[in-house]
Amino acid sequence: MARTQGSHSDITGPKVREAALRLFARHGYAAVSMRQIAGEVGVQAGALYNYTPDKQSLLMDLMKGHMDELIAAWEHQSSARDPMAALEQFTRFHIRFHSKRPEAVFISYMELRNLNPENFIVIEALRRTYEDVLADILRAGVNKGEFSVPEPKVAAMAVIAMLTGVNTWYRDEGRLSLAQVEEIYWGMVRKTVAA
Amino acid sequence: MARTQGSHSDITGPKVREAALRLFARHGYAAVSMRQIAGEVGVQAGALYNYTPDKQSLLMDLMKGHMDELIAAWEHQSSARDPMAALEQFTRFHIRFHSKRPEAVFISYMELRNLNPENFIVIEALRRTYEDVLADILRAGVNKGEFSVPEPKVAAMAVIAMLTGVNTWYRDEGRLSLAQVEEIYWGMVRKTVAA
DNA sequence: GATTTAACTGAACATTCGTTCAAATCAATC
DNA sequence: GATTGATTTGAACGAATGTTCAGTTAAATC
Repeated sequence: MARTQGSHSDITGPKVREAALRLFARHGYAAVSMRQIAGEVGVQAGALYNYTPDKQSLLMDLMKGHMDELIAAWEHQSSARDPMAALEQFTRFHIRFHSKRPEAVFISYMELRNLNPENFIVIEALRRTYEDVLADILRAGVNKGEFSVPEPKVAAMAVIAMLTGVNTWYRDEGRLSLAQVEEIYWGMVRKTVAA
Repeated sequence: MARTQGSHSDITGPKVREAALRLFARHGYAAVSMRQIAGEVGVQAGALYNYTPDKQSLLMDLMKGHMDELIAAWEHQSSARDPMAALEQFTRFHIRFHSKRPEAVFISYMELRNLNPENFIVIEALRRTYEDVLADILRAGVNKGEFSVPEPKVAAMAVIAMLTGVNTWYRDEGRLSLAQVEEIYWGMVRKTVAA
């Protein structure tokens, strides 16, 4: 049994996913060929099939990996506190997490329609789980009289859309720092749901 | 010169654009073949080239058509009034206009990366024009002391993202009517920029 | 009813696609 | 240094891609 540690697959495997992430984000899943991915990795197309059973699984792994990371990261840093503090934490977390992985975010929003039906169901469920995190925060705030939102789930969708929108224009080299962006958005979110 | 009026092209031309709109929205530009479009129209693939010079132009026509319509529709119904009334008008207009053409909206947001460079520039300019409509309303409101937003352009992006997000979940058959959705979002937008 | 020409067919074009697989390669173990 | 097995190559597969075009069809004009 040769090469069980530090083998090439430890290098090539991640490189395949990174190349797929970059190319899918830039050109779209359907527009990227396995040969393009292989080219970025520095390997022939056939070698990719040591790391993924097919192209669809490659997409699914990227999307599921992103959603799992998102939910795990939130659960890890989320500390139970009052609704206002939880909302601020969620707002800042969402902006920071999403701005750090624009490619994965892009793919996860754009390539849903290229998932086969069973994969689609899985990703949709994860997305709903994340949306419900915010909806629950809003409901708690309404119960406490701190927030005023007629439809918590709708408000959650609105806030998430607003926050995710940062990715469409924010650039690290831009005029505003991420910390400034966080402040601006937290100000808007707070007012949006204010009682 | 036979068949200059009421010819088949008056029927087939629109059918081609409708089929392309539906299929591009459902499966994505890159995933849709000219033969699929032709199949929906009830014609062979070659016949499509009587109505578009190539696939790229078909996409560009749909996107430019949508953006032109959007801007023209706003300019047509926009009546110069105070910032608060203008913001309410913009909010309701955006939700109504976008909810009526979900496929064109979807394509215009998702297929930007499939435009060739010169087409991309055109669409981006139109999008900026529309964003600036809202940014100008916000600036006017700030000057009048009615709104409080530290960064009008950022706030405009946030509000547009929030409003466009309606399309991701709103369904005509759903629990909430479009009029109710309008009310909920106007309430949130008003608070978001409130002084 | 002959003529005209817009509209469309159907086949072909050179490429490219995702995927498979026998053979070659190469690094770690014995 | 021979052996082993993970890793990769390179060619091949059938199917599908966007686009072209000579030829056919059919509707409006004369």
